[in-house]
Amino acid sequence: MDKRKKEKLAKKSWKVGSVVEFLDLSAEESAYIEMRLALGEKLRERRLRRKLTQAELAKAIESSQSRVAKMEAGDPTVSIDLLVKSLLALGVSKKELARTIS
Amino acid sequence: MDKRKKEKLAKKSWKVGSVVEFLDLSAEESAYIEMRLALGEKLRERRLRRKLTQAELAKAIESSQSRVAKMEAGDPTVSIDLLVKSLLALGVSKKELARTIS
DNA sequence: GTTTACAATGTCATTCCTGACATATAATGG
DNA sequence: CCATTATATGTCAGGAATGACATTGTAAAC
Repeated sequence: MDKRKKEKLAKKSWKVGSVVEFLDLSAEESAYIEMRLALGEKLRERRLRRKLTQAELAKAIESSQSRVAKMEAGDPTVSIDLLVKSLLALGVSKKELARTIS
Repeated sequence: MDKRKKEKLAKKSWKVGSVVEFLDLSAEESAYIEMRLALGEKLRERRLRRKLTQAELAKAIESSQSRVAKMEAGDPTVSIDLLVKSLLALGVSKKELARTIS
């Protein structure tokens, strides 16, 4: 199966039944995906705390509404790089970043 | 000044005098750079602990010797994504990753 | 000095991520 | 109902990161 597709599927089954071993994801792969999801959730949390819309946040970090939505959704096309940069731009400290991913 | 150049310069002055405010790096920018450097150092540490050459490590993570060198050197062309993936491939846990960046 | 092994640095074609845009799908209130 | 506002999802041209390769630097050993 294609790798991107697999990831996307993994994300769905996540919410439903939290099944990861169902698909043959290696330990690294799932750790990586988990990190992206955790960072995405943190981004949403921070955005909502500031009562910003995705479009407003997008403007602040010089991105687009769709990309913010994808970041928060843990979309496979989003890099950890972008998530980290966005969170840092929102004033999140390295320490909190660390707490988020561990 | 060009952003990439600036980063490269920042890296040098790092080793010499640890001056960051000298160049007008924002808090996010320097936090991001610090993270990349920290992850790069951790990669080297892990590699040496296993007594691997850069070339050997490169093969293990399906990359190249030059890219490993750049990762360890904190080169601006290296993404945090690649560093994280490489460390995970080396068996580093999310918890240790977190400890590394904070 | 030269040979050997490893690491650093530069360049480049290919691959992957990005912002932008279009459009769809809620959710809310009139 | 239907606007309006927010979010989700798909697509794509352009730019950034990647592995590969070549070359250079460095240090040890002989």
